[in-house]
Amino acid sequence: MQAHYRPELIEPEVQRRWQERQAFRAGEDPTRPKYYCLSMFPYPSGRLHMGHVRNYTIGDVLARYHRMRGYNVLQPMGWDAFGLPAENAAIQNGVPPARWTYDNIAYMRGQLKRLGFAIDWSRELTTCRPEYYKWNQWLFLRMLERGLAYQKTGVVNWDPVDQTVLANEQVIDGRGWRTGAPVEKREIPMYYLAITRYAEELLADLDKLPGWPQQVKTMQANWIGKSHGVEIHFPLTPPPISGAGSAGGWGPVLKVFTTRADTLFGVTYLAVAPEHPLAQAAARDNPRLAAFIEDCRKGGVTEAELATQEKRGMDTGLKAYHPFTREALPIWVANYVLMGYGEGAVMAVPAHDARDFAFAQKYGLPIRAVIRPAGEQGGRREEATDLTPHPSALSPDLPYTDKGILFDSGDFSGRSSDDAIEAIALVLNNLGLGEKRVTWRLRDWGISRQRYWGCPIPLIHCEHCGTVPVPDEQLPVLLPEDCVPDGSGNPLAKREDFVRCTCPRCGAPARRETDTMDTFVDSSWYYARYCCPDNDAAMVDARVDYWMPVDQYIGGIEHAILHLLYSRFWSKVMRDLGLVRYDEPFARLLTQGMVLNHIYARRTDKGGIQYFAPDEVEVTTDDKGRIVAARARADGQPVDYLGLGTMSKSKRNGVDPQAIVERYGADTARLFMMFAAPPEQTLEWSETAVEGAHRFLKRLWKAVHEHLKAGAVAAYSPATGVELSPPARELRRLLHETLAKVTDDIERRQQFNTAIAAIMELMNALGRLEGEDAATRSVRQEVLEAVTLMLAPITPHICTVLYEALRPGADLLAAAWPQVDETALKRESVELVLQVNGKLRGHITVPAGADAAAIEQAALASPEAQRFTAGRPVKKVVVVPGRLVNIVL
RNA sequence: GCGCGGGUGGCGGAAUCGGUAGACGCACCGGACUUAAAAUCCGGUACCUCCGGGUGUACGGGUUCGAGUCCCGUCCCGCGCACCA
Repeated sequence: MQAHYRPELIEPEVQRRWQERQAFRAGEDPTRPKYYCLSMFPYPSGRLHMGHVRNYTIGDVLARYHRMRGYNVLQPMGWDAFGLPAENAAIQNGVPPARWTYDNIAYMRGQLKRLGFAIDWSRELTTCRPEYYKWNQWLFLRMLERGLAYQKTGVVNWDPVDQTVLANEQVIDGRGWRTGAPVEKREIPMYYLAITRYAEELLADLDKLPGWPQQVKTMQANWIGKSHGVEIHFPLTPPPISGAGSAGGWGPVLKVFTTRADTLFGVTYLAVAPEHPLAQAAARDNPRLAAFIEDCRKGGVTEAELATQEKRGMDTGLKAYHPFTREALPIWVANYVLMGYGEGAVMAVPAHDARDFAFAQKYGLPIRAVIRPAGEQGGRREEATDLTPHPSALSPDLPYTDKGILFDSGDFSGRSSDDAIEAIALVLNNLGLGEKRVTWRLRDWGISRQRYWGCPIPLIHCEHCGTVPVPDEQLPVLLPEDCVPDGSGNPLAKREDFVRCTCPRCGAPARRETDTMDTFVDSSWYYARYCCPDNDAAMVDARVDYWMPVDQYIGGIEHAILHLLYSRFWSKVMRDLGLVRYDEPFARLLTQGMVLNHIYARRTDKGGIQYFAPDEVEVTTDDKGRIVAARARADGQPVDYLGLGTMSKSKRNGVDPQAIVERYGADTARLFMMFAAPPEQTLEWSETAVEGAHRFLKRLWKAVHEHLKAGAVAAYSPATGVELSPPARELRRLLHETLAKVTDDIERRQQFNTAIAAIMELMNALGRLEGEDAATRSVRQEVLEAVTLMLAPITPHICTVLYEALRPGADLLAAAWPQVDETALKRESVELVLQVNGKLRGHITVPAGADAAAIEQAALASPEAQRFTAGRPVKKVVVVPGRLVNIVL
């Protein structure tokens, strides 16, 4: 073996051998347990970024580990190849999106191979290829047949200058990114998938996912947003004096949904969304109102933008009548009411809702408190008849948004909020003015995009027959690959050769739908297609039953809601069509944190902001190493340090993995990624820490080399009965403790940083072991073999070479994960922490099997206990076996 | 604004079920080797201290024999918010 670690020599050689053997090609083998390890496929943006390296290294460690544990492992890779960046690149440099995308894929595939991931490349798939997207279209048609896909209007960002729909990302401070024109909302026809029909199951089945982070399940549950409430009808005409109590005969009503029907007597106005039919009607003969509603169209459509904009409203002049008190209530138009949720109208209770409160204050609307905290004045039962408003329910404590006890609420006063909600719903129901209802926050999935670089929606518009689905035998509807978008309109609509077609139903000339599908469609089922990428006759086949569900899915936390929810939905649709058998596609999920780096920028003369890459600036640090100043290398002028942020092109703080691999090798890049932080946390880039990882590999190499210089030796085996020196026995114990910890860290905890730290500690201990006798050398061999095997999933190249050096003729790819020798773990005595009143005062050593009484005895007898108790009486002694003793005075 | 996370030495992080705070690594300091430097190896490194000890896990409170960990409140940072992927 070479004396020096030369990754640039060994890594390509090891990779060449893997390729030659097709070592990672996976076949269906029913005799072995399968392990489908999937990392989220990349968007082919041009180059790999550090987030990819992190993602795929985590996946590779788990894949290689499970291979060593005897699993039949599948780790595939592909390309999420449709999307906006390809069109942006086309606008910028005139290259067709297809060409740009395929070139990027070729380059990035090379980068992935250079990192040494154990990927089955024979299953590679690319979503912009017709053989893939054909099945998007096919499944869309199945959904259409079942009413799961349908058309309705939706609101989009409209750039009035470019006459183009803008993605949310393309709206910056309410203006179009290219034109700078104020963006408007516009309603256009779109296709939707009825994900809300699966809302109940998508929510309930979260409980079937014990392998998912609780955080992600909570986010999804909140996103689906099941809420139990009451739909209340406010009559729009004055109710008849007599006949109250009889259902019906109320005339037109304004429907609202509320989860807080208990606050009904606190309603002082009603508010409807600007798009609400009532608002539209009222605006017809009210120019000021029409202007206000028109004004609400300004700005983008994102929820964040709507929620943070100033709350504004205007009285429509219309009235609705309180179902119980018959009081006339003004109806306002308010920009904070969303048309898409509930009924697009709310009953406003300023005293008990923060948004209504702010709105009422702004416009001088009345505020009427009707709920007081239950706990106050004891909250005893007799309080229930006390109808006087509690002082705390008045001004300074408003709005009071928690539940409590009702007052000033007619027959319902004195009831608790929950009781009152039930009772009010019942009475409303009897009056025919409302009922209990379940509402969801989840909306149907709008998949139409007015863009070129996506999967065509397989529909044809015919003058005579209307919208007609493309027949299955005509699929796929091919996307022309030679378009060059220019930033205005939808390029597909300008392609007569694409648009012109004949109606499949009547044969008359017709026009193709030019909208393409949301790219989330592509990524909603690619995991299933990896199982059978070569099947041109069916979307999926029996091989899916073998591999699915994915045993381990790994990807960025930023996908916690949308991508994962859409994939779950798509799976359930495929299941209900009889295509697959699983309910949930991903059994275990690991959401990795983002990769951060320092951000430097400078204000430009024009008021813009200019970013500097970290290697373009020179930093000054204070004596504690903190960055206090920075200047650009180019001009020597100061730049601002903006702290840490996720690596991104726009902030120019990305680090190219290519440079790191070239400089230190793939193993160093992989080791750093796994060591720098636990996978779920953000990771801060640090070049010096990369060097530290590299140093460790050099030390490991040297340790094996030094050990082997004295000749080959078999690893220690307890079966030989050879007596070991106490230090050698200690090291063996540490080895097997480390093995147990590393196994647990990788498999259960998925905390690779602590696994690596434990291995480093073991190597440090190995360095301290002296002695060249055969027994000691055999322990050293055992440790080095085990370390090589434990690191093999993380740094496979160096470990391949070291393992073969340690065991000539052996094959690391066929090696099993090492076993813990339980006999090596035995201890005769244990050290316990001694506390007095919870403070650390010393340590005591007791026999390994000592019981609590014996430990207490030993603790009280120790000199530290004598000293710190100083004869004071001992109140109690807490003994935690194996850990500590606490003497309480 | 709403939902979900996070905040521990100079820095990244460790402490897995409420039980020794700071493992491991980086940086820094000192030493060895060297003509010298790099590389490498060894040692030290939370803060204060009257050297007994005391303080310390964003901030303010609470529960407990014992809190980085649990509870309440506040501040800051990150992710998501449905057309970025």
